[in-house]
Amino acid sequence: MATLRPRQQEMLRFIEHFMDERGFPPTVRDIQYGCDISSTSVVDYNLRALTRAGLLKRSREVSRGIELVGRRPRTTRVPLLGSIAAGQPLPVFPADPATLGDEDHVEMDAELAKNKDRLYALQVKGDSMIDALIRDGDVVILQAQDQAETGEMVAAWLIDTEETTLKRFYAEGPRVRLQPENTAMGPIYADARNVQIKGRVIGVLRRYE
Amino acid sequence: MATLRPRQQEMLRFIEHFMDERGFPPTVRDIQYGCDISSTSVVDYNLRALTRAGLLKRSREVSRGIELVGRRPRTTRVPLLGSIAAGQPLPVFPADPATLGDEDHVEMDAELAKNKDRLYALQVKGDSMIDALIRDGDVVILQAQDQAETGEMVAAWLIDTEETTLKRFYAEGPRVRLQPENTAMGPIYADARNVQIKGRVIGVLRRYE
DNA sequence: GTTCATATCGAACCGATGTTCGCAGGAAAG
DNA sequence: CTTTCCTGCGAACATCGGTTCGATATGAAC
Repeated sequence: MATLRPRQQEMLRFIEHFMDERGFPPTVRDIQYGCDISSTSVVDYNLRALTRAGLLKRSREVSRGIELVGRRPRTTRVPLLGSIAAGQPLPVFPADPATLGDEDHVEMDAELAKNKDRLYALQVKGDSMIDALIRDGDVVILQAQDQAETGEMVAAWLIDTEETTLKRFYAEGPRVRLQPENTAMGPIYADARNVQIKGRVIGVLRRYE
Repeated sequence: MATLRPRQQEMLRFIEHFMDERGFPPTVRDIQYGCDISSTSVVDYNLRALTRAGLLKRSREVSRGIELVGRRPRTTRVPLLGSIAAGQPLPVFPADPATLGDEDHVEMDAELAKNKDRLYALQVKGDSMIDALIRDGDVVILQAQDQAETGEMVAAWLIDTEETTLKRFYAEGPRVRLQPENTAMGPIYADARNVQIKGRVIGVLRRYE
């Protein structure tokens, strides 16, 4: 395979960036303006070259008919808002991400964050979810949402005791069961009106030293 | 929030399916034909409703300017080709996925499989990767590839001893280091020509009883 | 009955967009 | 030198595709 031309590399980077930002592929003219190319035919020419190189697939005669193949997963930044554990208060939610420094973010797989919004991260204190392979010190990635389905792992706010806890969520009629993943611990039962779902766990990060 | 109309649910399912298949969002007319709707204005009408409901974002005046938000992760089927461990043979690769029954597949997050091809799964024997949270009995998802970057977790085939092993890959000049994630075990050193990469680990599954 | 909101339909408008064609400069091969 | 291939350029074409508008139907509220 011939080596990739600089212009083709630039186009590839532009397409990746565009899809991250917008969620759908760019048009030929998007690429043209984004890469300072003087003609759409040049874009088409190099798009063909990239297709031959196997770096993307095209659906001809179709607007935005570009699909990237074999992408390495990239990462995205998620604000780290605090920590969470059974029996300990969670900082006011949502904390303002704008006030956070660089150190208060975590990197995560961009594929997981794709098409998701309002993500945040919390550091886990305690081993109540050890059997779900979530340990003390791990960072969980959550999607902010106020509803949950049965069996999902969620951050739940207990209104009366002002506690936040990381558990699996089970709706059981008028009450909810918050189930730890630790055989040494029993579930928490609470009135449904006393439980506010703060987010659903969509990922876990652990850093090795 | 008002409950979703059947037509809107159908449109949502169509959009999801379309994006899985094609890698980019459908046009208004794609949705029209795909859902047997008589007019594009009806599609537009219901698309606005779905936008109000927060289920998708639209870039107005832009073809295919549809982005799904908050999608529940769906799953995809990956063939389970066998097992892998240090010191034990791997079945001939690739086994023919067509000959496998339903029991020989695993379900995995479709987001992880996005834009990836030639995925397969192997069941792990032994605890050589215990510190990477991969235990005996776990299933690892691999992307078939014959090259790896330093630090990636790979399935490596040692040609002379006819063994396959799951390790982290480190290129060290003329030789390669295959590093287990278990403090009780030491690395394997091998001549680079004697090592053939079979795939890169992109996911791990564990089933709880 | 009237009124209003919801949902659908058909048609048209017009900008967006993929494709194609002729042409040109430059490098490599003859 | 000429020829050939690669790459870039500009313009034009035909269709694609998002949007809008007026009309219709249904049902709930009054």
